[in-house]
Amino acid sequence: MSVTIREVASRAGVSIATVSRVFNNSDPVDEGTRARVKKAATELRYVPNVLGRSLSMRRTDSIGLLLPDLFGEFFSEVIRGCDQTAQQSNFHLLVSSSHNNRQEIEAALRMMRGRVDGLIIMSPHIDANTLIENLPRTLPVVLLNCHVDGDDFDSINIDNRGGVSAMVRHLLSHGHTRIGILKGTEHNLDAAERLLGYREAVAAGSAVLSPDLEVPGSFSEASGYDAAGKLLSLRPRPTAIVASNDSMAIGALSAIRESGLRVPEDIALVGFDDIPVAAYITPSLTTVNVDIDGLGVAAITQVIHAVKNRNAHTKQHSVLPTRLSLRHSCGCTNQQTSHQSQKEVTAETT
Amino acid sequence: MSVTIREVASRAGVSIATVSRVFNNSDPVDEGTRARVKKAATELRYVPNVLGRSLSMRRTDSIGLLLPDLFGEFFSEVIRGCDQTAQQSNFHLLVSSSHNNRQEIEAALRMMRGRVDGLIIMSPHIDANTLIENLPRTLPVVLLNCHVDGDDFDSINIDNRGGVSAMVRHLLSHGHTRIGILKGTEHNLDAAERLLGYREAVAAGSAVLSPDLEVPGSFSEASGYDAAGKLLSLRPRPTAIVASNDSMAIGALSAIRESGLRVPEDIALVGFDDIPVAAYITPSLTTVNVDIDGLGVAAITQVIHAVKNRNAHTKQHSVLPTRLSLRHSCGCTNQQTSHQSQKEVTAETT
DNA sequence: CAATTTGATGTAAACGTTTACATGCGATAC
DNA sequence: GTATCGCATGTAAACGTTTACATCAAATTG
Repeated sequence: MSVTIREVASRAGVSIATVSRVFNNSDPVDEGTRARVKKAATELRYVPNVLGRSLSMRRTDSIGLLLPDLFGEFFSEVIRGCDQTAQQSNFHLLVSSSHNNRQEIEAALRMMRGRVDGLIIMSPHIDANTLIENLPRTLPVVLLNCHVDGDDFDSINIDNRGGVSAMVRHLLSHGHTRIGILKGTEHNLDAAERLLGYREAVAAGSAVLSPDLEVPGSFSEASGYDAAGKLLSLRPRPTAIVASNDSMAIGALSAIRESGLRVPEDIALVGFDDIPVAAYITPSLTTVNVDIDGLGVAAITQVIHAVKNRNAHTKQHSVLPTRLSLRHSCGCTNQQTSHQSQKEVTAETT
Repeated sequence: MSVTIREVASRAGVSIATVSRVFNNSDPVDEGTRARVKKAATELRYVPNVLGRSLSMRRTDSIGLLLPDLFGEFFSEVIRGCDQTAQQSNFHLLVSSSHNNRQEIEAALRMMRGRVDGLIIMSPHIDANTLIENLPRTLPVVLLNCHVDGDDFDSINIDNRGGVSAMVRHLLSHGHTRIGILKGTEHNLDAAERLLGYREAVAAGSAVLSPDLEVPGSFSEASGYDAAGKLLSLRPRPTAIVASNDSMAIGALSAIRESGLRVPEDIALVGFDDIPVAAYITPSLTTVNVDIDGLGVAAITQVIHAVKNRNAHTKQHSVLPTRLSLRHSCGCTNQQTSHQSQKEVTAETT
């Protein structure tokens, strides 16, 4: 079927070891024979079989990336960040997605086993035990935005809490005291942490803390639309709304407009993520900026480091900072109207 | 390091062949020994090594997906469609992205070689020769939105031309005769085809066909904003704008609003793709709907079919139809205000 | 000039599976 | 009672590499 190292060897009149040496530059080879081997190889269109190679070398030069159900722009960015960084280090990326419960995750873990030298896992449905039971101890793992205790694995988390908290403080500084929140998907770690950040800042700022002001949602435009409707029917009505992500904020904006209210004059609105479209809706959306691409870069860097150290390094837990992108929807007025502006008004959230 | 089939065999007191048989249900095995093997395997936490397995069986049970630079929601959807469909057929997905020139594509092709049983390629930078030269003839390939001649490979294309053409006819039916277009990225196949569809329908409808009405862009919100600005400064001003995708339409909307004009009263605006956010901006965006998820599903289905037929089937070229999502931005008035509406007004584009 | 090093290559044993073939044995058939 | 069958299992050869070790000639060293 496919041409093997043996055929190249016999055509070049050498042993397979020599062919291997030529392709790996692993040992000195006479220039003459090297040329003969190369010639034979190109004539036969020989490409080394990666499986044989990996089996023999006990490494695959690839990194696995386990993701939950993909939606929106977020994961595109994560994948891009990972892939580009991996390529720079001569690693390949093996992505597997759509794992929305423990069983699916376990199946994915097993299938990745043997195929990759390291693993990046982004899944709310994972716990330390599942991992330890399904993976060889020597396999480097970096957890992205997972809630896993212990020091068995590296982890990187987004500063959800700090980001929302800073945003709420910003709203408080505008004079708001009755601030509602559109919550994200239930049992989702990001959603939970953002809610915590909201409560923390609301309480610290002596604003109104009430279950009525916390309405459920699911990170989609549709759920933002619905949830905002509920907040708007409260009396007294909240004067500001925090959406758990930008998509929900966009849905909320649509609902607010239909009810005849204006943003930001009648009600302030803010989001989370800072997806590209946030700057282009009217009014432009004030939101918490996350360096999504940087998340992927950091994860790959860390896992490759672990691979090179044979996973014997001390595990690290890092938190990716966020910053505020202050635009019009919160009522800030010191904004240029042009979207071309290179320097938007931002503020560190820490 | 990792526990192998040999250790399981010796612990269960059988040969490695029997262990293999138990794990593959390939031959009858006595219930007693089967139980002993299973017990030994779980005690040792044995997981078959996929590389050895693939090497021996000459198949990997995985499909490669080659993508260009990822951005926006589009690719998330493609990947999701592919992954879910692949999983249903017990295949795994190996994604590699960020290939923006011929060299990178070739490198990716080589690296996929041996790792996958079939390949889905989505890249404008590919041609039949590159493929034929870098891939074994037996490897099934499905081309997604690529412009490749010949009958060597299966292909699936989006009906860009028909979609835009239908949309322009819709605008003509609203009475518009001076319609501008915001072009997509240069040298991009989708962009070129959409432009063709525009010209075709404009010419057929005896509307104004002029280079001034075709302004360059690059599929991003920012480029839509800029390009729209140029159209708005024309005199006479176009009364309708076709954006080459939804992101550009959103950028354009922002620019139109800043110039003090209203959509759709002063100027109609339409997009392409029908990304989720299109229904939630104000006014809701009339756009060409593409079943992105279905694209992934179709691609995987086709490539798996080819794998099972050892790539000996006759190659197919199919075109994915589009339909119009008629909302407010084009001036249609027969719209419900609620986003919850299950049945939006749609029209087949063919 | 003998001893040692160096360079170029070949041999064969891994790596962890699957599977064609062989073997042995109890049961059925006649 | 022998021939035939089928089941359960073992043996060993693939699959396509890498690499430790061996070999041998030529060059260097003293």
